Amino acid sequence: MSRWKPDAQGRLMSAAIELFDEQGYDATTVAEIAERAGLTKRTFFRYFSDKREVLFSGSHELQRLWLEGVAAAPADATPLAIVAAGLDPVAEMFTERHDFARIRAQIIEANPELQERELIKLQKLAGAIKAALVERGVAANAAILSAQAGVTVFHVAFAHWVEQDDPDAFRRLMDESLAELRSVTAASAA
Amino acid sequence: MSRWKPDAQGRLMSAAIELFDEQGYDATTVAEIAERAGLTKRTFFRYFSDKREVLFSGSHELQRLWLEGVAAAPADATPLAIVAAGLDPVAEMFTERHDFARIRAQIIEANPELQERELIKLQKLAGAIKAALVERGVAANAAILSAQAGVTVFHVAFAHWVEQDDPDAFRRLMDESLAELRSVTAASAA
DNA sequence: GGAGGCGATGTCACTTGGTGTCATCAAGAT
DNA sequence: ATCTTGATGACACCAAGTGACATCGCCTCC
Repeated sequence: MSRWKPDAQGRLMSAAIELFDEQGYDATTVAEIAERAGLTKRTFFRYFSDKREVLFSGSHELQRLWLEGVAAAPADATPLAIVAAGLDPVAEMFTERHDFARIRAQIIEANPELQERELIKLQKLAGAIKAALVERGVAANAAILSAQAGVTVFHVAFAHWVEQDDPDAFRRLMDESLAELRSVTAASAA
Repeated sequence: MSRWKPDAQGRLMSAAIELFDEQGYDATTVAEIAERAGLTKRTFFRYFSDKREVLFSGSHELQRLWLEGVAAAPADATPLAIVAAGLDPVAEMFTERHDFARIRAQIIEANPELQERELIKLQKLAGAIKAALVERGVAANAAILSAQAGVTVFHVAFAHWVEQDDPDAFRRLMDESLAELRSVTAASAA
């Protein structure tokens, strides 16, 4: 038998979510999280660069999925359509985790520090999508704005999705937000 | 004569910018900033809720100006045009502070914590603009997306503006970003 | 003009996030 | 059997941030 119980990182993540849910983010110390996971504070910081990060390890997966969708977009699609192609795999992944996403969103909503972290993750995501667009030959400025627009659409739809009960609504909500963005930016009167 | 030197907050802000510029954000302690301003750490935290905030007290002014522009927009303008009306007073204000903006931007660019703070300030700004739109009768969803789009345009243009030498270019750069966004979201092929 | 309240600042002790460094010890390699 | 490796613990330490109380010019009121 191994010297330590397996999946230290997973245990830390579970313990953290539980404690944040039970008593709030601020009222929970890293030492408490580590203790519940059967580890020490020092080990927590070996897995997560700071206390916030324990809630955001999934963002890498989100980025991976989105870029996968982007890569699968047809060669002749417009920049925004390429970005929007990333929404398919993303919607699929989240649909299966509605309950978890809601708890997590509730914790984040109650704490500005965590919102900051979420925003910079989205910013990094937009940067990665932009890079993928540039790689496909899209001009830098169009790439930034398309990527940002896509991420904003995702973020708005996500907020709606966690506020209602149907896990399957995510894809539709994203389409609605995208349509709304298109409608709103359609030039008519300046 | 008064018991204390005047403008404690201003002295703290100046000292902070100087020290961040000289030796970096991380390498500067709050105690150092306070000492250079002739105050104590405790007083620093009476003026600023945390170390980052000393760089962001101007964001309230930005929001005020933007909302002023929004209020001045014609009643029949489209949502995005209303948001874009905020760019006028904002461009005017920044144009006179190009040097300061560059130094500050350089400090922020070198530090993820500060980028997080900047992003949440922009998010709050978007929220305020959204509220102003809703006040004018714009539907909630259109309001969120217009406000977010406008703030993104500002952010992208700002990044370009601080990277080049002409202080007067800000208004033009914002118009270009806005045009690019419109072009990119114009539906053609889906 | 003296008494007292007010407000900005200082002092000090304390908690917690985060880090550097070295020790520990099972598992696998040689 | 010994060596090496890698995950963890132990411990000391620094800096951000906070609560509680002290200080003392200035202003007001009688």
